[in-house]
Amino acid sequence: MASLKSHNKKEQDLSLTKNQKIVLNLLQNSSEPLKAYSILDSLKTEGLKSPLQIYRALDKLEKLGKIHKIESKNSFIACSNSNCARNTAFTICESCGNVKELKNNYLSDGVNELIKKNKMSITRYNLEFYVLCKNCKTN
Amino acid sequence: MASLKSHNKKEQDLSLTKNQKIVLNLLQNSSEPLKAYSILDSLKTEGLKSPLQIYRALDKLEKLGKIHKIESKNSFIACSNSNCARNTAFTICESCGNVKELKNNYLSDGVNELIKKNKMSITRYNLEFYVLCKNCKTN
DNA sequence: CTTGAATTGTTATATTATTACATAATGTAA
DNA sequence: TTACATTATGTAATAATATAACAATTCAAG
Ligand SMILES: [Zn+2]
Ligand SMILES: [Zn+2]
Ligand SMILES: [Zn+2]
Ligand SMILES: [Zn+2]
Repeated sequence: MASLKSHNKKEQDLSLTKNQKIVLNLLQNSSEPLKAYSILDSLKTEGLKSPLQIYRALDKLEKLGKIHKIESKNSFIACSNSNCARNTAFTICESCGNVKELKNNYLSDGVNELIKKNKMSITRYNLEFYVLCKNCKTN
Repeated sequence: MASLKSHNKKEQDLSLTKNQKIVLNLLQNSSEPLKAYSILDSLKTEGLKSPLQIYRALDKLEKLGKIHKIESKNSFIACSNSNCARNTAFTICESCGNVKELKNNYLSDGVNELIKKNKMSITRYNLEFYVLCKNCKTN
Protein backbone atom coordinates (compact mmCIF):
# COMPACT_ATOMS: atom_id res chain seq x y z
CA MET A 1 0.00 0.00 0.00
CA ALA A 2 1.16 3.49 -0.77
CA SER A 3 2.65 5.69 1.91
CA LEU A 4 0.22 7.65 4.00
CA LYS A 5 2.45 10.71 3.76
CA SER A 6 0.68 13.86 2.74
CA HIS A 7 1.18 15.16 -0.75
CA ASN A 8 -1.17 18.02 -1.43
CA LYS A 9 -1.93 21.29 0.33
CA LYS A 10 -4.99 20.02 2.14
CA GLU A 11 -3.25 17.00 3.56
CA GLN A 12 -0.29 19.11 4.60
CA ASP A 13 -2.63 21.30 6.55
CA LEU A 14 -4.17 18.25 8.15
CA SER A 15 -0.72 17.07 9.12
CA LEU A 16 -0.22 20.14 11.27
CA THR A 17 -0.45 19.54 14.98
CA LYS A 18 -3.11 21.09 17.17
CA ASN A 19 -0.94 23.98 18.33
CA GLN A 20 0.34 24.66 14.84
CA LYS A 21 -3.20 24.75 13.45
CA ILE A 22 -4.39 27.12 16.15
CA VAL A 23 -1.53 29.56 15.55
CA LEU A 24 -1.80 29.39 11.77
CA ASN A 25 -5.53 29.95 11.94
CA LEU A 26 -5.07 33.06 14.06
CA LEU A 27 -2.50 34.49 11.66
CA GLN A 28 -4.62 33.71 8.60
CA ASN A 29 -7.53 35.60 10.10
CA SER A 30 -5.47 38.60 11.11
CA SER A 31 -5.32 41.70 8.97
CA GLU A 32 -1.92 42.61 10.32
CA PRO A 33 1.30 40.93 11.41
CA LEU A 34 1.15 39.61 14.96
CA LYS A 35 3.83 39.44 17.63
CA ALA A 36 4.57 36.24 19.46
CA TYR A 37 3.42 37.49 22.85
CA SER A 38 0.27 39.00 21.39
CA ILE A 39 -0.47 35.62 19.82
CA LEU A 40 0.11 34.08 23.22
CA ASP A 41 -2.37 36.48 24.80
CA SER A 42 -4.98 35.72 22.17
CA LEU A 43 -4.59 31.99 22.60
CA LYS A 44 -4.66 31.73 26.38
CA THR A 45 -8.27 30.61 26.01
CA GLU A 46 -7.20 27.82 23.65
CA GLY A 47 -4.91 26.30 26.23
CA LEU A 48 -1.64 27.75 24.94
CA LYS A 49 -0.03 29.32 27.95
CA SER A 50 3.74 29.44 27.51
CA PRO A 51 5.86 31.43 25.04
CA LEU A 52 7.60 28.29 23.93
CA GLN A 53 4.39 26.75 22.67
CA ILE A 54 3.96 29.77 20.42
CA TYR A 55 7.56 29.98 19.26
CA ARG A 56 7.66 26.28 18.45
CA ALA A 57 4.54 26.50 16.34
CA LEU A 58 5.83 29.64 14.62
CA ASP A 59 9.17 28.00 13.84
CA LYS A 60 7.53 25.01 12.26
CA LEU A 61 5.05 27.06 10.26
CA GLU A 62 7.85 29.26 9.01
CA LYS A 63 9.88 26.26 7.88
CA LEU A 64 6.83 24.98 6.03
CA GLY A 65 6.52 28.36 4.32
CA LYS A 66 3.01 28.87 5.69
CA ILE A 67 3.99 32.02 7.54
CA HIS A 68 6.79 34.57 7.34
CA LYS A 69 8.55 36.63 9.93
CA ILE A 70 8.78 40.37 9.34
CA GLU A 71 12.16 40.78 10.97
CA SER A 72 12.10 44.52 11.41
CA LYS A 73 8.85 44.22 13.33
CA ASN A 74 9.43 40.97 15.21
CA SER A 75 6.08 39.96 13.80
CA PHE A 76 4.58 37.10 11.88
CA ILE A 77 2.22 37.05 8.94
CA ALA A 78 0.45 34.23 7.08
CA CYS A 79 1.81 33.61 3.60
CA SER A 80 -0.56 34.98 0.99
CA ASN A 81 1.12 33.24 -1.92
CA SER A 82 0.59 29.60 -2.70
CA ASN A 83 4.29 28.94 -2.47
CA CYS A 84 7.14 31.33 -1.81
CA ALA A 85 9.91 28.79 -1.71
CA ARG A 86 11.48 30.96 1.00
CA ASN A 87 11.71 33.92 -1.37
CA THR A 88 9.67 36.74 0.09
CA ALA A 89 8.87 40.35 -0.69
CA PHE A 90 6.83 42.80 1.32
CA THR A 91 5.67 46.36 1.34
CA ILE A 92 5.69 47.94 4.78
CA CYS A 93 4.01 51.27 5.49
CA GLU A 94 6.45 53.52 7.31
CA SER A 95 3.65 55.34 9.01
CA CYS A 96 1.11 52.75 10.19
CA GLY A 97 3.10 49.54 9.87
CA ASN A 98 0.67 47.92 7.45
CA VAL A 99 2.34 44.97 5.75
CA LYS A 100 1.49 43.27 2.48
CA GLU A 101 3.19 40.36 0.83
CA LEU A 102 3.94 40.87 -2.82
CA LYS A 103 2.98 38.23 -5.37
CA ASN A 104 6.32 36.65 -6.05
CA ASN A 105 5.54 35.72 -9.61
CA TYR A 106 5.28 39.40 -10.44
CA LEU A 107 8.74 39.91 -9.04
CA SER A 108 10.71 36.86 -9.93
CA ASP A 109 11.72 37.87 -13.43
CA GLY A 110 12.99 41.23 -12.29
CA VAL A 111 14.76 39.79 -9.29
CA ASN A 112 16.40 37.07 -11.32
CA GLU A 113 17.72 39.68 -13.69
CA LEU A 114 19.00 41.71 -10.78
CA ILE A 115 20.79 38.68 -9.38
CA LYS A 116 22.29 37.82 -12.74
CA LYS A 117 23.59 41.33 -13.30
CA ASN A 118 25.24 41.30 -9.89
CA LYS A 119 26.65 37.82 -10.43
CA MET A 120 25.20 36.56 -7.20
CA SER A 121 24.48 32.93 -6.52
CA ILE A 122 21.81 33.10 -3.90
CA THR A 123 19.86 30.55 -1.93
CA ARG A 124 16.91 32.79 -1.16
CA TYR A 125 15.94 36.42 -0.76
CA ASN A 126 13.81 38.73 1.33
CA LEU A 127 12.90 42.13 -0.07
CA GLU A 128 11.40 44.87 2.04
CA PHE A 129 9.93 47.90 0.29
CA TYR A 130 8.92 50.73 2.57
CA VAL A 131 5.95 52.78 1.43
CA LEU A 132 3.27 55.17 2.53
CA CYS A 133 0.03 53.23 2.21
CA LYS A 134 -3.11 54.79 0.70
CA ASN A 135 -4.64 55.56 4.07
CA CYS A 136 -1.54 57.26 5.38
CA LYS A 137 -1.04 59.21 2.16
CA THR A 138 -4.43 60.88 2.30
CA ASN A 139 -4.24 61.69 6.00
CA MET B 1 29.06 84.90 8.01
CA ALA B 2 27.89 81.55 6.71
CA SER B 3 26.43 78.97 9.01
CA LEU B 4 28.91 76.88 10.91
CA LYS B 5 26.88 73.78 10.13
CA SER B 6 28.91 70.96 8.70
CA HIS B 7 28.68 70.34 4.99
CA ASN B 8 31.19 67.72 3.99
CA LYS B 9 31.94 64.21 5.17
CA LYS B 10 34.85 65.15 7.37
CA GLU B 11 32.98 67.81 9.26
CA GLN B 12 30.02 65.51 9.67
CA ASP B 13 32.28 62.99 11.31
CA LEU B 14 33.71 65.67 13.56
CA SER B 15 30.20 66.66 14.56
CA LEU B 16 29.61 63.24 16.06
CA THR B 17 29.64 63.11 19.81
CA LYS B 18 32.17 61.19 21.80
CA ASN B 19 29.97 58.12 22.29
CA GLN B 20 28.87 58.14 18.68
CA LYS B 21 32.47 58.28 17.47
CA ILE B 22 33.53 55.44 19.73
CA VAL B 23 30.72 53.18 18.56
CA LEU B 24 31.17 54.06 14.89
CA ASN B 25 34.88 53.43 15.11
CA LEU B 26 34.32 49.99 16.60
CA LEU B 27 31.88 49.06 13.84
CA GLN B 28 34.14 50.38 11.09
CA ASN B 29 36.97 48.22 12.34
CA SER B 30 34.89 45.11 12.67
CA SER B 31 34.84 42.47 9.97
CA GLU B 32 31.39 41.33 10.98
CA PRO B 33 28.12 42.80 12.21
CA LEU B 34 28.08 43.43 15.95
CA LYS B 35 25.28 43.11 18.46
CA ALA B 36 24.44 45.92 20.83
CA TYR B 37 25.43 44.05 23.96
CA SER B 38 28.64 42.82 22.40
CA ILE B 39 29.46 46.44 21.54
CA LEU B 40 28.71 47.31 25.14
CA ASP B 41 31.11 44.64 26.36
CA SER B 42 33.85 45.87 24.05
CA LEU B 43 33.42 49.45 25.16
CA LYS B 44 33.29 48.97 28.93
CA THR B 45 36.91 50.12 28.96
CA GLU B 46 35.97 53.32 27.12
CA GLY B 47 33.53 54.34 29.81
CA LEU B 48 30.34 53.20 28.12
CA LYS B 49 28.60 51.10 30.68
CA SER B 50 24.85 51.10 30.06
CA PRO B 51 22.85 49.63 27.15
CA LEU B 52 21.19 52.97 26.53
CA GLN B 53 24.46 54.65 25.77
CA ILE B 54 25.00 52.09 23.02
CA TYR B 55 21.46 52.12 21.67
CA ARG B 56 21.39 55.90 21.55
CA ALA B 57 24.61 56.08 19.58
CA LEU B 58 23.41 53.32 17.26
CA ASP B 59 20.10 55.11 16.65
CA LYS B 60 21.82 58.32 15.75
CA LEU B 61 24.39 56.67 13.51
CA GLU B 62 21.65 54.76 11.74
CA LYS B 63 19.69 57.92 11.10
CA LEU B 64 22.82 59.51 9.66
CA GLY B 65 23.22 56.53 7.35
CA LYS B 66 26.64 55.73 8.79
CA ILE B 67 25.58 52.29 9.96
CA HIS B 68 22.80 49.85 9.14
CA LYS B 69 20.93 47.35 11.21
CA ILE B 70 20.72 43.80 9.92
CA GLU B 71 17.28 43.10 11.28
CA SER B 72 17.34 39.35 11.00
CA LYS B 73 20.49 39.26 13.10
CA ASN B 74 19.81 42.09 15.54
CA SER B 75 23.21 43.34 14.50
CA PHE B 76 24.79 46.50 13.23
CA ILE B 77 27.31 47.08 10.46
CA ALA B 78 29.14 50.19 9.26
CA CYS B 79 27.96 51.47 5.90
CA SER B 80 30.44 50.60 3.18
CA ASN B 81 28.89 52.87 0.57
CA SER B 82 29.45 56.57 0.50
CA ASN B 83 25.74 57.20 0.70
CA CYS B 84 22.88 54.74 0.76
CA ALA B 85 20.10 57.23 1.20
CA ARG B 86 18.41 54.62 3.37
CA ASN B 87 18.29 52.17 0.50
CA THR B 88 20.26 49.10 1.49
CA ALA B 89 21.11 45.69 0.09
CA PHE B 90 23.08 42.90 1.69
CA THR B 91 24.24 39.39 1.10
CA ILE B 92 24.07 37.20 4.18
CA CYS B 93 25.73 33.79 4.35
CA GLU B 94 23.22 31.25 5.59
CA SER B 95 25.96 29.13 7.05
CA CYS B 96 28.43 31.44 8.80
CA GLY B 97 26.43 34.67 9.00
CA ASN B 98 28.97 36.70 7.04
CA VAL B 99 27.35 39.93 5.85
CA LYS B 100 28.36 42.20 2.98
CA GLU B 101 26.72 45.37 1.84
CA LEU B 102 26.14 45.56 -1.88
CA LYS B 103 27.18 48.61 -3.83
CA ASN B 104 23.87 50.29 -4.37
CA ASN B 105 24.81 51.86 -7.68
CA TYR B 106 25.12 48.40 -9.16
CA LEU B 107 21.60 47.67 -8.02
CA SER B 108 19.65 50.82 -8.43
CA ASP B 109 18.81 50.49 -12.10
CA GLY B 110 17.48 46.99 -11.64
CA VAL B 111 15.59 47.88 -8.50
CA ASN B 112 14.03 50.92 -10.09
CA GLU B 113 12.81 48.80 -12.94
CA LEU B 114 11.42 46.27 -10.50
CA ILE B 115 9.57 49.00 -8.65
CA LYS B 116 8.20 50.48 -11.85
CA LYS B 117 6.95 47.14 -13.09
CA ASN B 118 5.17 46.54 -9.81
CA LYS B 119 3.78 50.08 -9.76
CA MET B 120 5.07 50.71 -6.31
CA SER B 121 5.74 54.13 -4.93
CA ILE B 122 8.32 53.47 -2.27
CA THR B 123 10.17 55.61 0.23
CA ARG B 124 13.08 53.25 0.67
CA TYR B 125 14.05 49.60 0.44
CA ASN B 126 16.08 46.93 2.15
CA LEU B 127 17.08 43.84 0.19
CA GLU B 128 18.48 40.75 1.81
CA PHE B 129 20.03 38.10 -0.42
CA TYR B 130 20.96 34.89 1.35
CA VAL B 131 23.98 33.07 -0.01
CA LEU B 132 26.63 30.50 0.75
CA CYS B 133 29.87 32.46 0.94
CA LYS B 134 33.07 31.21 -0.70
CA ASN B 135 34.46 29.80 2.54
CA CYS B 136 31.31 27.90 3.36
CA LYS B 137 30.97 26.59 -0.18
CA THR B 138 34.37 24.92 -0.22
CA ASN B 139 34.02 23.43 3.27
C1' DC C 1 22.63 86.02 28.30
C1' DT C 2 18.54 83.12 27.43
C1' DT C 3 16.10 79.69 25.28
C1' DG C 4 15.35 75.30 23.31
C1' DA C 5 17.13 71.19 21.31
C1' DA C 6 20.12 67.45 21.75
C1' DT C 7 23.01 64.56 24.58
C1' DT C 8 24.27 62.21 28.69
C1' DG C 9 24.09 59.27 32.94
C1' DT C 10 21.67 56.15 35.68
C1' DT C 11 18.24 52.96 37.36
C1' DA C 12 14.58 50.25 36.50
C1' DT C 13 11.65 47.73 33.53
C1' DA C 14 9.57 45.86 29.26
C1' DT C 15 9.86 42.86 25.34
C1' DT C 16 11.51 39.08 22.72
C1' DA C 17 13.49 34.53 22.59
C1' DT C 18 15.95 30.32 24.23
C1' DT C 19 17.79 26.54 27.52
C1' DA C 20 16.99 22.66 30.07
C1' DC C 21 14.65 18.75 31.30
C1' DA C 22 10.91 15.50 31.71
C1' DT C 23 7.21 13.31 29.15
C1' DA C 24 4.19 11.85 25.44
C1' DA C 25 2.94 10.96 20.72
C1' DT C 26 4.20 9.45 16.15
C1' DG C 27 6.62 7.24 12.39
C1' DT C 28 9.65 3.51 10.63
C1' DA C 29 11.72 -0.83 10.13
C1' DA C 30 12.90 -5.48 11.57
C1' DT D 1 4.21 -6.76 17.14
C1' DT D 2 8.48 -4.76 19.32
C1' DA D 3 12.11 -1.69 19.27
C1' DC D 4 14.09 2.53 18.01
C1' DA D 5 14.29 7.09 16.38
C1' DT D 6 11.99 11.34 15.52
C1' DT D 7 8.97 14.81 16.54
C1' DA D 8 6.02 17.28 19.51
C1' DT D 9 4.55 18.83 24.31
C1' DG D 10 4.46 20.95 28.97
C1' DT D 11 6.61 23.66 32.33
C1' DA D 12 9.85 26.53 34.73
C1' DA D 13 13.69 29.24 34.59
C1' DT D 14 16.63 32.38 32.32
C1' DA D 15 18.97 34.85 28.52
C1' DA D 16 19.09 38.40 25.12
C1' DT D 17 17.31 42.53 23.19
C1' DA D 18 15.34 47.06 23.78
C1' DT D 19 12.88 51.01 25.99
C1' DA D 20 10.81 54.21 29.76
C1' DA D 21 11.45 57.70 33.03
C1' DC D 22 13.82 61.38 35.09
C1' DA D 23 17.47 64.48 36.36
C1' DA D 24 21.50 66.85 34.78
C1' DT D 25 24.44 68.79 31.22
C1' DT D 26 26.08 70.63 26.85
C1' DC D 27 25.77 73.58 23.11
C1' DA D 28 24.35 76.27 19.30
C1' DA D 29 20.85 79.97 17.72
C1' DG D 30 18.92 84.27 18.39
ZN1 LIG E 1 4.70 33.90 1.19
ZN1 LIG F 1 -0.05 53.32 6.43
ZN1 LIG G 1 25.19 51.66 3.35
ZN1 LIG H 1 29.75 31.58 5.08
